[in-house]
Amino acid sequence: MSLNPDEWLWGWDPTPGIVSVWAESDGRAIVWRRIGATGALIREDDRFRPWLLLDRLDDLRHLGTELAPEGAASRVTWRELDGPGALRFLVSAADGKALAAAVLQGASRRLDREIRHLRDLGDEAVLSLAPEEQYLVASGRTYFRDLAFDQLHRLQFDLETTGLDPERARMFMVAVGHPSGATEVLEATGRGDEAEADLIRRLAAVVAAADPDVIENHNLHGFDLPFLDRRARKLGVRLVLGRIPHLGLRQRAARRGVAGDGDSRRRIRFLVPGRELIDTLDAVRQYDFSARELPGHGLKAVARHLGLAKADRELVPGHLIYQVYRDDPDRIRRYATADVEEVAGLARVLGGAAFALATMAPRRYERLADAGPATGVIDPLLVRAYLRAGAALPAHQPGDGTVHSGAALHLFATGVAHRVVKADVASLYPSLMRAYRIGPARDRLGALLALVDRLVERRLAAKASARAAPPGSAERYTHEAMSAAMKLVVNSAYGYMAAGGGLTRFADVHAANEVTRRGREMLDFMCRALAARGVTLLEADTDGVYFAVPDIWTETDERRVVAEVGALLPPLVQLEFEGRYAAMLSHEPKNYALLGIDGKLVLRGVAFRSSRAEPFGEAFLRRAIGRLLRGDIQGVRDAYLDAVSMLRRREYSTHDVSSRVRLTKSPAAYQASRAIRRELSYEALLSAGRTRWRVGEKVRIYRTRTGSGLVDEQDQAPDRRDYDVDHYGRVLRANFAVRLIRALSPDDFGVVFADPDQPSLFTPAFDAMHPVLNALPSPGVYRTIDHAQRG
DNA sequence: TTGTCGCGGGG
DNA sequence: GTGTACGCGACAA
Repeated sequence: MSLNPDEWLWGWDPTPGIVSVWAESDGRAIVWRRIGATGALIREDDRFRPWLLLDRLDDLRHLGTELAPEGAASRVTWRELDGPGALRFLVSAADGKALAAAVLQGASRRLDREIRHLRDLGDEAVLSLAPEEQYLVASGRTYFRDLAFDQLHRLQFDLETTGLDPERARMFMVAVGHPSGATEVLEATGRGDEAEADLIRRLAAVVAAADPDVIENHNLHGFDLPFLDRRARKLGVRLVLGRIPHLGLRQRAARRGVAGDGDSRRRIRFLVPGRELIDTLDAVRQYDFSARELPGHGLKAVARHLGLAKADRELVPGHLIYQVYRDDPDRIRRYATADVEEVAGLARVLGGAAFALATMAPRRYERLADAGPATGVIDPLLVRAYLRAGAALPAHQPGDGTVHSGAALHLFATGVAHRVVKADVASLYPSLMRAYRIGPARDRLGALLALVDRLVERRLAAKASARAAPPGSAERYTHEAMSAAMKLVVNSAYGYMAAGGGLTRFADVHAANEVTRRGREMLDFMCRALAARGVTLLEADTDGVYFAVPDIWTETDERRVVAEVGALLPPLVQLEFEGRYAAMLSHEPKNYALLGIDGKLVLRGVAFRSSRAEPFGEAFLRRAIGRLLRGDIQGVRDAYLDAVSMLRRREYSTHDVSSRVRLTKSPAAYQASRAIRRELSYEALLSAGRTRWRVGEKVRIYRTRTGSGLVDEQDQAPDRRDYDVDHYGRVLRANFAVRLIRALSPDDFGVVFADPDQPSLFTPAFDAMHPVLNALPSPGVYRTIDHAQRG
């Protein structure tokens, strides 16, 4: 019995160095521990008493004298927990399967229908965790105590295959990154079944010999493991990647998994006993969720972006890999080796947060790496806290129909503003929860707020420790990762309450609405307080405001105003000076361009960035907006005239005018619909002589006078430049120049983007033109975005 | 135009 | 035995 929030956050058992746990429902648990000092691995066989939470004991009464209160030597024992929660009977037995069977037998009798699985009793009647989680919750143990990330033994492997579909394609190469950092390449020695089977056996042998705690790759769960599993089964090879020799790949249900065989609606991921299977794609997604800076989530793009890619990194388009291998195998060996090296780096740079989470939450490391923070981290923490406190848990409860209201979004002005400042509240929602003590109504222990309080405080400490450690040191890295993990959990506390459809145990739409209501109130207050100090409000969204300041202000004045307004906010709510910009083009809500003091131009929102946009148009837009924000209207006109002229003289390459499209129809499907409606993309393929393509493939197409053409990025086909100049002239004006319409008066806009061939009666005085800023009438500026509840 | 749905990745 | 959100593109109405 403990009401100590530190135990809620970290568990209580001090056992160090746990790197993997495998538990069975018969009460056996195997724990692998890494001794930090020596690097030695220890396997310990432990026992635990499998347990369940029930809303009633009725279903076990049929056991008679075999059911008794805790402390008795009965086969099944129970204890009633305190408080009003529905899940109040903690029952346990030496064997979990027998316990579940006894409950099912009783429930079937009571309900007069056959209950086959505990889940059929519903969330409101039973809580049953995976055996490992039962073990961790009951023991108070967690992974990785007193262990640093770099003390883990991590191995990476990456398959090279002849295609993506394991029904037809084969593996011909596996690159392996060893825990030592060394790499090796395994290759099939021929093209047949036996060569591929041998390759799989050699991979398993390499893994067994290296005996890593963790296996990593990019899209490991989405590609490599399912592919390996399918090939091994097709070839009749027993695939053992775990630490228990007779146990092969197992499966677990996972929303973000691949379709399992049999029921294709079932999504699964693979797991193996004794090792944690980590997919760096999960870490990338989690990272980009808050950072929102990655160009894509593919390995190569992310590695380059994070500075992990070597300058001479070998690159080969996916569909050419096997083809290139046959001509130049060394090139593919270098390519695959670079893949595992980058994965190892990526896992280290981005995987630290999940590693840190595993020192807190009672779940396996690999589960914490792919779980969402609300149901995946906070819920297990709360379950452990309640059981530790001896308190009954509330059951999941469907919402009462109350709609969840969202954040505020105000657009105050459109057009061009100079001397722009962005101020925002750090971690607005958790701050409001703490400041106004807003937590789930049914959380009678106040555990969620206690966890948020602890996490915020510990995070400040972790940030300070990180700053104190030498840059680049393992110690600094550990503290930074801990800080990132804590931020993740803190920021999802609000989402946990707002989750609809009975998704989370303590979901509370009223509490969530109170948080957003306070947030809107806070944003309104900040805007008014700033406006009262003489700034021009531009846009405010959720937790931050862009505003322009008078020309005579210095940065000190800007910071002073932000500090003044910040001082008016409640304690724990901190307004931060986030940045200052030379100018801003405000186009629509969430669509704007910022010119940094350093001259860097940032475009945000759908109006300014689209993957379909033709490169020539994007280039024009960047140049024109750069000129515009510097007040150079002549420069905007020049950008337009240059673009028109380059089009007419066909100085843009075919690639410059092409746009990227995704093919959604197979060749057969298009042939079937072609008579009814012709589509540009497929016509481009056909006219280029391509009759075969794959659904989902992305190609670049462009318009010609008579039809369309294909830009083949791989083959470097001749740059034909036979594009339709008039069409792209219209595109330039209608799709790109129009993004500047808010920046100029209608007359000026007409003049700046006038057709160069239409002579005007007078010489336009571009020097006399100025960008405009239009304040929006106040009733129209206010919008509340409703995040509709999903059920 | 507006609403809905599905994707993001891997060879 | 699971569960992000968001921005974007494709498609249907």
